[in-house]
Amino acid sequence: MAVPGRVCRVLLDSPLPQLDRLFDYRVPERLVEHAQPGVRVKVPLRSAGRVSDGYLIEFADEGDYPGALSEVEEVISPVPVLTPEVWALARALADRSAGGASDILRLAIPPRQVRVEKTWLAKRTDAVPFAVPTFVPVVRGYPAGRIAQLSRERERVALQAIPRLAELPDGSWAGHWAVTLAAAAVHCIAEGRTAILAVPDYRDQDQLERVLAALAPPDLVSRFDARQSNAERYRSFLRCLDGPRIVVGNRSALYAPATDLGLIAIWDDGDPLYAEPLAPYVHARDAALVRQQQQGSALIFAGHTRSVEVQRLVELGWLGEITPDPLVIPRVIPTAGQPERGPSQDRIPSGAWQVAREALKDGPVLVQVARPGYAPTLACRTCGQPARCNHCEGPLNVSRSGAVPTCRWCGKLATDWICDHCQGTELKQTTAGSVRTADELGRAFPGVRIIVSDGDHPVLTVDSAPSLVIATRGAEPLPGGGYRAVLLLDGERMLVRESLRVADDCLRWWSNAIALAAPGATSVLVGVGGFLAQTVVTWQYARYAARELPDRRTHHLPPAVRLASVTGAPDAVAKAVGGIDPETIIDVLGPAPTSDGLVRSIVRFEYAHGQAVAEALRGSVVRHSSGRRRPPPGKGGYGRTPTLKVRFDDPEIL
DNA sequence: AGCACGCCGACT
DNA sequence: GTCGGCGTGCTC
Repeated sequence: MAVPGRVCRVLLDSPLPQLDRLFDYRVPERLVEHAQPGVRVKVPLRSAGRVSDGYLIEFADEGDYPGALSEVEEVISPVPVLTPEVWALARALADRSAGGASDILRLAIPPRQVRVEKTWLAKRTDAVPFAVPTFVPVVRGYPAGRIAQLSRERERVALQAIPRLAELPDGSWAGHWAVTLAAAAVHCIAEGRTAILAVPDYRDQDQLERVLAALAPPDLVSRFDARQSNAERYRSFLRCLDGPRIVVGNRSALYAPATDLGLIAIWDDGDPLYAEPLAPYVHARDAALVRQQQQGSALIFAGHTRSVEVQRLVELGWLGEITPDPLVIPRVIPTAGQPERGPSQDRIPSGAWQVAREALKDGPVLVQVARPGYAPTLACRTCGQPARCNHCEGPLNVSRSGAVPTCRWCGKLATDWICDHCQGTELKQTTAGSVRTADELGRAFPGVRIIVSDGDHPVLTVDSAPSLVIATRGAEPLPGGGYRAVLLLDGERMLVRESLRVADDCLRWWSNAIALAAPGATSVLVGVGGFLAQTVVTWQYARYAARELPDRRTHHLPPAVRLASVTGAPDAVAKAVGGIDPETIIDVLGPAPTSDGLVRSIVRFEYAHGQAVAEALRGSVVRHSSGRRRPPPGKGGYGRTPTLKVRFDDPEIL
């Protein structure tokens, strides 16, 4: 006789592919009170004494499993940390990427903090309903009511941000995009639903949080970011279980246990920080798309540029478009082909000098450079070959004027350097970094305040007084009132990187810097011409993406097609690739050897066959994982047989 | 991952 | 006859 509620299914918290399914357990009488779907449990596995953590997923009818059931050993905590929505999301994302659901849950559910949980449980008994914001902001610059209706109408849109800064009530400044997204979130929460706002890094997060501080009560906002301690993280997480909130965070915010999700917004989805580095490597954009589909929320991809991925969704009709009305087009002058003769001979054209000199009378001027340091790259003076460390072959660089060249990998000083190619002993500096640019500009503009900001030493804000701000791309300080001019110096050098995405990345770096300019200010894009320069000047990034997409389609490149890379021992990779129905794939690239003695094949396939490819590869991973054994001891080689790794849609692969 | 089951060589 | 090698498979 089935006793309802006495048998439950549990997902084990294990990275082993063969354990990625539900196991049935009996719930003993003593645990009935706290056993409910979503709680963490301890369950025995195979032999008494061995226990595994897991999540109670659901109650089940007895008899689904023919063998004898073990009993749940312990309910770790009565808090149902795995909500049904997040479970559905984890399962779908894992299946889609040939990974395990528990790997996704490790991203979605922070480690338990007993004290935090106790405090939360105690407060919860006398919880007061959230105060819904009474002031609902109006965002100007878009068609009337357009931003307000997004969450109400459950719209899915690609939203073009307004390239301006906005002054906040506390006197600080933020990108207009942050005002737009915060307003959409406030409308959503005013309707009683949760909004998730995702940003790439803490600098964008700070802007969004400052805007929200002006628009919504502070206890309505939950943060998720990489700087949080485990305790803070768990506190934010638990508060999401209380009721509708505005969740602001990095890519992990997409997994927040949102109560009644009404909106997902992603700012600047082309930023590489949205690519999850942990298996199964689910991109935040994909997590957002799957979650939106499951929960029927509104969905916003906002940016100055438009990623080719989003363009694809627009052309499919999956996303609508919202553009500013009236259009705001910053003033940008490209200088490719202009005679370059300024005080710094080859880098800064005279026109740019004049723009900077003029603008410095009014306020801060931004100079964007590609690399930090003084001379980020060095070469042999005799033969011109790039200089490599004599110890480890790492690249050499000079961090400050007059400093001894050092290796970026091993840190050794290159005092008695000898060229590998021609035995030359003299180095020359081939490029200028932010510090050298600052030195040069400091000499050219004596008496002007110089500020250097890069990834290692970021400066977050600058005031509106005149100053020259030299920043590496992505590390530009937020200027009060906006930069009076923006010089984008190293466009040419940024574009030489060997990647399918260079142009997309450059457009993002440039447009995000230009968007920091004051109204009417001039930006100078140095050394870039052609369609890219035209794209920036006309501010028509959707047109760029629309032209890029068919190109990718003809060459079978993402995002027109999907990719799966399979890495492992040659025979295992061959078997896994051979296990995919050839009808479902376009072609296979490789196998090519990787740096660690394994091989990698890349499978290309259409979106429609994603499920078939993922299922086939998942099968191979499971079989490989349960069948592999240690090689004969004593004989060196690897400590163990290499695992078979599958990664879908790696943005850096081509 | 662990751990048990299972089928072939040296031992009391 | 059996003790134990580690190849193979399973974990509710």
